[in-house]
Amino acid sequence: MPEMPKSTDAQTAIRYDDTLAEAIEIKWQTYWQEHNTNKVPNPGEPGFDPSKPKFYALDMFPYPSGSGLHVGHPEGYTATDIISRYKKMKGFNVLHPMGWDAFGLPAEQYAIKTGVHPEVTTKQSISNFRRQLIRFGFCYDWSREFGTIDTDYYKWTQWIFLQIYNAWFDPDQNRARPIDELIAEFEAGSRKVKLNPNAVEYVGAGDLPDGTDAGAWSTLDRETRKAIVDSYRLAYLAEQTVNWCPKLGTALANEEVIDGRSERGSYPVFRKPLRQWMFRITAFADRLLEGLNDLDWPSSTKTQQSEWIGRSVGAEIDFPILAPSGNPMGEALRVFTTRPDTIFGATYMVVAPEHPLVDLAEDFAPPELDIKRLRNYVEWARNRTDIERQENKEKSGVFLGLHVNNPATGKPIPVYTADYVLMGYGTGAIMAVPGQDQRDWDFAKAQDLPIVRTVQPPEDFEGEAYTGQGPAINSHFLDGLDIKQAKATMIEWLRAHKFGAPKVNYKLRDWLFSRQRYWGEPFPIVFDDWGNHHPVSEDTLPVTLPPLADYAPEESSDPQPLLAKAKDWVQTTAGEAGVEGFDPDKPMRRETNTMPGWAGSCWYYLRYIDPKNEDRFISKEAEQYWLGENAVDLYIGGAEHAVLHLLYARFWHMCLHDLGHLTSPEPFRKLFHQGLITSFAYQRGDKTLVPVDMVEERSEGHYVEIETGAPVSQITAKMSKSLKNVVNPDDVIADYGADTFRLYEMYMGPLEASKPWNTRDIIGLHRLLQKIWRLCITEQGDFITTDTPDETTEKQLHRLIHKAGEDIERLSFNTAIAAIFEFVNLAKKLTEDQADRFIRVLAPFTPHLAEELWEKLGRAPSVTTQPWPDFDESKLTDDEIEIPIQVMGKLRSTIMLPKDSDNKAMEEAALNDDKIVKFLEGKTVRKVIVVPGRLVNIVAN
RNA sequence: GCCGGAGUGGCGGAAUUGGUAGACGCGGCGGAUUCAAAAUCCGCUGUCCGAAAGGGCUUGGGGGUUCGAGUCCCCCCUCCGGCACCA
Repeated sequence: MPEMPKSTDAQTAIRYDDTLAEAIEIKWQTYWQEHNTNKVPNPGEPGFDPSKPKFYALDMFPYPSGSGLHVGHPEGYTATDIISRYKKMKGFNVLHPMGWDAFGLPAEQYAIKTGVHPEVTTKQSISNFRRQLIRFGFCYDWSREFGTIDTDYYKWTQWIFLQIYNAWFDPDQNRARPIDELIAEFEAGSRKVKLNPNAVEYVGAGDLPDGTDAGAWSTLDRETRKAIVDSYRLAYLAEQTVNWCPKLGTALANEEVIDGRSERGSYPVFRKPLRQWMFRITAFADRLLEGLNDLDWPSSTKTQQSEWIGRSVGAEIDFPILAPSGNPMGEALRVFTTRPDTIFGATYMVVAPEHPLVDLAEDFAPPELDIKRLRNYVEWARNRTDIERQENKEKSGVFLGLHVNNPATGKPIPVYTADYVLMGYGTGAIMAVPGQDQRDWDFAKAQDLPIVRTVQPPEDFEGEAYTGQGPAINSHFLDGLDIKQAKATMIEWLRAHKFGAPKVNYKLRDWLFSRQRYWGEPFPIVFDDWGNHHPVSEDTLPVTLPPLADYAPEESSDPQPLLAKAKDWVQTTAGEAGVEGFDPDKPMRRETNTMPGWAGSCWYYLRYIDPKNEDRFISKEAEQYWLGENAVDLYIGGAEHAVLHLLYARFWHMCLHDLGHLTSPEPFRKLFHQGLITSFAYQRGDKTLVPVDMVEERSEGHYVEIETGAPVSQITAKMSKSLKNVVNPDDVIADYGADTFRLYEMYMGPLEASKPWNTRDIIGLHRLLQKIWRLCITEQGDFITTDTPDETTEKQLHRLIHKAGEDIERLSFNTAIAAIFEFVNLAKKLTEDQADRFIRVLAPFTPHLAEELWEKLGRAPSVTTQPWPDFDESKLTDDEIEIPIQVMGKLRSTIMLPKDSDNKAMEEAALNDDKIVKFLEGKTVRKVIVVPGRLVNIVAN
């Protein structure tokens, strides 16, 4: 880092350098804090102006890690800061808050190693993060700050859990409703009393609930009623095969498992049955999918969410199971297919190794079946980890010894089990159509099973399974129909013959919400002696997290949640927990699982609106003003949350909306992802990487490894300790100041693009601030203005005001800053009035420097409360403009013309231009194209 | 494998609707200033041919549409991101 000259050097000249920048920045940060400049009142509070429209600009709040801010954090934060300051100047009441996503594994893992309570390390990290964010000059309303670990915050997280627990999804109204309304309908007899037919926790348990009428409510005992009601709750407890991560000591949601490994830490994940809290998010699959249409979100994020939800339309079809005698047994094997039109080509069936039919098959096995081989296969397949499945997709499987009847052909076909069929999707069974499905083709080849094509491939088709369009063949009454017609016809036939019905399936699974960790929100749930769960009453919230003596998980194949160690805390009574219908002294046990980190981040954007409210999660009045129809107007954060946080938060929001707590149907109106900040790295010829301090630049663009002198190539890579290319924001601020840092990150390139950090480039932005300083301030430190306005400067200022405003609106900060450069390069001296407007343009970008100049100009602080300057449309263009003249699309000359010249004048001027006359010698002009105000193109040969 | 996004000087990038490609910044070269240096200011800086005037080429590669293509269409290559036995 080159040493910057200090303003305290021999000369007393006051120049903009790191020392002055720091002095100015600390001065104004202190001023803002002391004068509550960034505090935004709520409706009804003093100073609130209800006539102004609102703008809610939200950052993804950080997880406060021990290592402090990364340079990636201030990228998005600076963007929202500029927008927030600009919108405020444009007359909006701007809500721009910040807080802490503070529950989570790293603090707990640190606690296991060191014995320091996670709360201690987390609060230290929060202090450090807060210090850093304040040092950047971000205009957060710090009076709204909170952390997800605060008891008066997670009290309401628990309250929301109870709201969802006490709700059910009504498919007729396509919305969540209070569970009391369901019970009332049962009591009144207006709704059939039966288990929830969509309760996935009962599917596959061999007890398909649909249609099973339980009889009148009044005739049912307490246990049956509870079982029925619980099957509808949007939060439910179920024994499920979950993603168990032994290394993290907890179960994980599907969304947290990537390629069979944990999203955090990348540890192997195994499948294990556990009794866990689940959210019935699948009930909202269609709402979550359709809601995306109206949102101003990046299309890639919408695509990711909709692919995660994975809606597919098809049919469920029953294949009657045949007894060894060949006669139907009365039971059917139900499959889901998106291609009912291909059923005539279904030459065999496959069920997942976990499918109940596998156990049944052993009972009915014909003597010739090798039971041992079947058992071995099922055992092997069931224990295969997801990682192993990823690595080896060879088609293997065994015959179950059973046959079913293909209802379309009327012929028996064999049933296999194979691990390429997943128990977790559809019914865990498929009809295999090798002619139209490559996986089935591969399996059929491996097992020597017949293949029948039911769609005519084109003549030149050389592949195996054919999945394209074409007329149906070998399919009796479907022959000749295209796929769409054939599907519709087949579904009608199946329906008429009671073999099947249309069905929509989703890849989305219910959301596993229990974690066996310590550092998370406790559930507001207790259990009685019989293991029934009961919600604690609202007035006993929060259920506070007890201290623990040690945090190490106990090694066990039957994992116990860590909170079970807090024995005194676990033991409570019905009276203490507020559970009705029991003797107050009746002992109850608290739920010892905790909520995942997502719980706190699911609704933090709501709490900012009314963070100190002790009576409600947020007040109705604040909700209606700050959220209204659009909720968050702009949400900026990383793309890594495309299907985790952003899906979960939408789900909670929809529940709260349906239950009447929120007006807006969706939480985040506009979403924007800032790009990753990468770093340069150097690569040898063999593609190995060299740490940056081992490389030097010999000449422009040519780099060598210092030790060997071997050339290396510059590439971009993620910042990492091993490459020694991690940048600490504190260091950059110390060297240049926060205003320079802010400008640099915004000038690097488009906000959404991934782009490399290049320390060498920062100086350019620092020089810009020095130029601005010199433009306005003398070496004695006084503001210098001129009384004679320069017309070119005036015009350029109008263009700057116009372009900067427009570019901020479309989040194109790099071009807005380029416009500031152009203005400063052109302006020699400003009048007081020009300086006034120019400083206001600077204010969102470099708030500290703008405040200082504003004060030196003799204006009363703060410039942040000033309106954005106006511009004059007529000053945006010159009277005379340069018009390019092309011949055959190639530039041959340019001419100056009055800006409103008509086509004829332009054509004439072009054809009379000396260069053009010369160029056209010996050629015939065929046509002249004139674009008014843009160019002239002459077609000639 | 499938689905997105991208590829522009030595580097980061600009070109908002098909209309002067390379704005702006970094770096580089030259000059002014200085005892000297830093800082600052001025000029030049895609590439090839040419002494110059001027001209050719140029937005990953190839083809096309158009008076005109970085931008639209088709094929291919490379990189990044996501999904991945979902029937």
